[in-house]
Amino acid sequence: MKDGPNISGIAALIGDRARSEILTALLGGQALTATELAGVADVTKQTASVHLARLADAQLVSMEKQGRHRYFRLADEDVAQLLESLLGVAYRTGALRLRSSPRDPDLRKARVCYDHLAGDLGVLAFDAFRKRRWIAHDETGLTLSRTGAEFCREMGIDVDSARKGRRPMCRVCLDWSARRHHLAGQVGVQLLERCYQLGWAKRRRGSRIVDFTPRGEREFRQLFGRS
Amino acid sequence: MKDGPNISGIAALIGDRARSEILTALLGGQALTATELAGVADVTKQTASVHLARLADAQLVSMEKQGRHRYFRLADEDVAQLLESLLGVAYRTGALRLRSSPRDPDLRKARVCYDHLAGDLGVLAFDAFRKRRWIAHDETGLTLSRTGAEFCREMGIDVDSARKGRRPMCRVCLDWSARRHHLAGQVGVQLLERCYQLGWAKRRRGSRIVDFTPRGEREFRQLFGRS
DNA sequence: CCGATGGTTCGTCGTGGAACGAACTATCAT
DNA sequence: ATGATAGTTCGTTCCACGACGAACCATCGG
Repeated sequence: MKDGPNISGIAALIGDRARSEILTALLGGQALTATELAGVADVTKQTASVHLARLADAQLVSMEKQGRHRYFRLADEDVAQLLESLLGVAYRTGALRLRSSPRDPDLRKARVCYDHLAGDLGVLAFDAFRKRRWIAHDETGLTLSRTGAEFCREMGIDVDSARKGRRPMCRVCLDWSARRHHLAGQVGVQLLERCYQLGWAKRRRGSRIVDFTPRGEREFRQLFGRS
Repeated sequence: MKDGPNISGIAALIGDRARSEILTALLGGQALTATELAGVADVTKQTASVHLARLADAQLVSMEKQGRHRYFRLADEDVAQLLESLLGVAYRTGALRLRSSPRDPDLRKARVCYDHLAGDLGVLAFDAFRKRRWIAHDETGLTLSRTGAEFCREMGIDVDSARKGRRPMCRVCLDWSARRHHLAGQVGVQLLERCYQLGWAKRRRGSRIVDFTPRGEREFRQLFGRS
């Protein structure tokens, strides 16, 4: 017993209402300032400042100074996955918010998961990638197959420059609402980016929800839907 | 903002030293009694009892009465994955125990992850499964390929009865020490089971460590090692 | 029936830590 | 320079919650 790393510290850090609001907000992927985060957590600036210092100290978030602003974001994708994992368990065990938001259905349909697409539509796309063998295994994990790369190019994704990054091309991410996997990694990021560029979808202000236009959703479903 | 389930409750539950010890102990996969868990958490029976009640209430653990004993285990694999996820982040951010155990290397080499094999050897096996195309995708997720099923039969795993269960055959699980995936799901469980049966390995008492015999490790590496 | 052991409930105590007001530093605009 | 805004530090208050002792119920072995 008493083997391995000590998880209670990290969990306790997340286990505070204000800090969990902050982290959940940062799951949206954008960097936010200390004051903005104080707003979402509904605490004063001083309090938020202390919380953020502790989160940064534990390397759950990273901070970037920009003039008199301090921008915070999640430290990396592992932290995002941990939070999604927590969301999943919380969702299943019924630990919903007291006044569960009417936006919940929209959230389950399509939302940002750190920097890629999650929700029903994200799962739909991932299933298509899998079924059509657009993702393959290599020695280091998942990657794009040749036909997958072809598809991405047709979508207008710059595959070659994406390959250059240190980040893996494909990665799976467990979807808390659908309890299925969706696509993360470079390809996941770029795919969402293209949806924005094509005018298919837009981030809803101050939320993780991704609103698809009727036309955008039709095209998306046609692209990835079961044939 | 304020979208989705509320994670702070669950996280706070895990974020207590005693409760995190309890949960980590249950990651070993075996059901343990309340008194045993009080022992590993180093608290009195009363205290453990309240903790366990709260964990059960939140559906993180499940309880089974057996005579005057109460056996506790993790509620399901999702909870186990959440804990592994936490272990991973805690490990990377250096939140190691104050007196880090000398058994750590053994733990990283081979350990039980809920009910399947993790650690370097677990990753080694998974890589082999992947490289030799013993796992394939189907519409619901990962599954055994035909050659994979063949291999399993040679290993002495009863593939057909394993398929009958509700549980998926193959599932990936992120390994916190190796930061790679290893094999979970029915096949993962059965594989570990066979290692025990073949006398290749044994659980170390009161720990998650799996001790391979020299011969067992040699055979295992020969089976899955890079050729 | 008995004692012994496993587990829970209750009441009390003590402490860690979250919150805020106030005062402070740093950067911007003019 | 001045004020305005972003963020931090300090001191104080306050309460939630974890811990234990004691007393209780439940089940075993005889």
